[in-house]
Amino acid sequence: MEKGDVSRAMTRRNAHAQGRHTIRDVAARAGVSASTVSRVLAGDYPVSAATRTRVMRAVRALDYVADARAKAVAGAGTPTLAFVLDDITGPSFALMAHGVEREATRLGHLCLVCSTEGDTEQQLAFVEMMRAQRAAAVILVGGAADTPEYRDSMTRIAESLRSVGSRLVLCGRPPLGHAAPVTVIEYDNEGGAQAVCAHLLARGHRRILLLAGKPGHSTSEGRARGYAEAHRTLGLDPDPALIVAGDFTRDSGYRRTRQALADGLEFTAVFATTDMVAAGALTALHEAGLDVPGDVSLAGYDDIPFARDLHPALTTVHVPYEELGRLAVRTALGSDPDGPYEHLLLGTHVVVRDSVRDLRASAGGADSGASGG
Amino acid sequence: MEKGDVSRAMTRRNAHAQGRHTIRDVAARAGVSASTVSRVLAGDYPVSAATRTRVMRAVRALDYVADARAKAVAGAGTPTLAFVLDDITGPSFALMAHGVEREATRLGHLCLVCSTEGDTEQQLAFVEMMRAQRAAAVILVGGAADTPEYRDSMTRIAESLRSVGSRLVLCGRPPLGHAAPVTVIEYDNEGGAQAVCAHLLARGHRRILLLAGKPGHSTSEGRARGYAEAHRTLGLDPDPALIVAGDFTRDSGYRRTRQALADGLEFTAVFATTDMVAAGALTALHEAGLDVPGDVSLAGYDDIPFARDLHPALTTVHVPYEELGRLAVRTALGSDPDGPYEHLLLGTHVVVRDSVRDLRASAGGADSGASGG
DNA sequence: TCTCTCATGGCAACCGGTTGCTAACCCGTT
DNA sequence: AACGGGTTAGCAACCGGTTGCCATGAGAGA
Repeated sequence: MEKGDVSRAMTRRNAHAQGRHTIRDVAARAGVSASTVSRVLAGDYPVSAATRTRVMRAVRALDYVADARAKAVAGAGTPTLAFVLDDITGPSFALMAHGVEREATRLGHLCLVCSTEGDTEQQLAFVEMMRAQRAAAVILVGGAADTPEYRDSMTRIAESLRSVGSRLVLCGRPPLGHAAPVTVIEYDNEGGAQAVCAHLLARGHRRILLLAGKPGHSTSEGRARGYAEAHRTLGLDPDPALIVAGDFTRDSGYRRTRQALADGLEFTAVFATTDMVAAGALTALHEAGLDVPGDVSLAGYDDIPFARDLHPALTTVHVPYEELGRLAVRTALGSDPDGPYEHLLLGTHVVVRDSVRDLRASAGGADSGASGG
Repeated sequence: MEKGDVSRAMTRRNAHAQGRHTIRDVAARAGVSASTVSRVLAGDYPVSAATRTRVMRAVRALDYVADARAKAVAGAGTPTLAFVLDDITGPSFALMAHGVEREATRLGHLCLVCSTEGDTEQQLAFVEMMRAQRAAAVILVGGAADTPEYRDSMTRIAESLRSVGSRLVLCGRPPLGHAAPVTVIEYDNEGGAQAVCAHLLARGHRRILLLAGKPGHSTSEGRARGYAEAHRTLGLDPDPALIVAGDFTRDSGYRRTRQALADGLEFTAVFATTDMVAAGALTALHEAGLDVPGDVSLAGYDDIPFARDLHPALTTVHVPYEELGRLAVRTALGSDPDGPYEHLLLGTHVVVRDSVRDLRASAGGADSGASGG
């Protein structure tokens, strides 16, 4: 017992040497009890002016800040919210992260962030940590393969989160059906792709190279469906040889375009399912000595900030990523924790810039009035 | 008293209805005490196989996860670390964030993120929150005006953080002198700028437009010093008219370049102190019908991933941003909390791509073998 | 001057964990 | 059978806060 007391005393002494003050230190210095300090700081509860002054003086003297973790345990304290994405480096992810972060701090919440590098194990591990943190909401971001395993896994996650009072928000991911306790914020992948492909088709392009994403991946599939649907609407049937799968990376776009050129594939336009992919494609086209849009037209998807600084400025589909992030936290935090669970679908729209040529107008000339923005 | 008991009981009942189990619920279900459950989960401390099995069965049955906040209060638990930046949307910030996040999770730490939008108030507010969170380290990122107020404010922050056991890390920011309890991770702004400007000067450029950042801002100043120093080394004296201040944004680069052109300023090269600025400048040059590098050469700074997808691919200065982030957490967490406080200076290097023309070689021809990567 | 009332502050229980110490038990010895 | 040693599990204190309830004291009204 004595030894225990000594070591405890040491611990506290060290803590004090470090200046790590507790609410009781403040109380002692102000000559009041800890409860009074707590109440003064909380601001509710009536406290006489004199006491308040003494307490505040002590607080300032010790530069005291209440331990947020202890507050949380006691039931006070601001909730945290967590944001899990594949890679913060991707511009569209960064935009969403920004939206989430802004809205979270506007609402006075802290924001934990994790990137999983596409690793499902990692994702599970993070969700478990967030569950331990009792985060108010966990926002999972980015497309995924919509398989039965995916749905199972997500449903399990959703339920385990609900069991500790958190909510799961799926942002730009496949929904799970009506039963799961999940908030879903999506945008219209297919609609946007259809619109931009229609734009290409309307300008006379008939052979459009589709640089798709990974097969099975929801974002990729949605955009590919839009491509197909745009053709179908016009009674056209796209050549399967023009559809080439790959990653959503710049390098993948570069390599696939080079390959397509080397294979002698014929096309008048490229629809890159991501602006990053488009950037790679553009460089490959340039390197092959082709003019864009003179020789080949190009369209992207995402409208990342850089899209207009490519040369030519990229025609693409605008996705309200930042808004998506903001909405994710707003709906997660604002709505009834026991459901009904909302499902929002945000719209997208085509941003016309300079990378698509109108084949109908001039049969020969290259630069057909493409400039400005 | 009775009423209190009733309301408490209600609270607990609600918690249970939600499935929010505590360690005592697990203990009850396993027929052991809470301490035993704690020890089984901690893994240290000898526990008989039979007991362990019973406990684990109960844990799984209830899908129990210990509350991380309570653990933290009790002195166990993994520390958190915080990352404060201006805007996660900027590619270089995103890279650093990525490095920080990767290293943090590698070390098993959670990672809080806040963006301040350049607002000093916000920054202070965040630091205070982090102090309340008892974060292991707070990493402040991005250049700042190196004024006496800045140093005061940072020193105060550093000390207040130290008083609760956290550390302050300044990443790519002005250091504070030897006394402050601060870890500093910098990179060589001036050296990189000098190198890339020397590159331009060596290729015969004598009138280089400098698109600087905000006056007083450390990053901007450092890069501007490099520009001046490169000239001085060759016994040259840059024309002050060629130095134009602004923001580190794409739009600022665009506008300033347009303006310079409209003003009839003469230059054969542009040194944009940021790749974002370079992107804007490039678009402005293109719009003016100028060929890069045929008519005007262009160099940037940061080597953001997009730099090579500009057309022409941008010659720029590579900054090891991701490494910077990684190092920030490693040094913050790895070293003695009571000092000495480390100060690292990382090197940068020029990445030569296709946006700079050699004026010495061909007097007339435009495209002098610029291609490939 | 004596209540009555209300403002104010403290006690102690509680949040959900961890951990030092000790008691109980099981086992093999002598 | 008593003893000693090593396991194993529980009690209770503790981490740093919050909050329900009650005691105290001062001012007001009678």
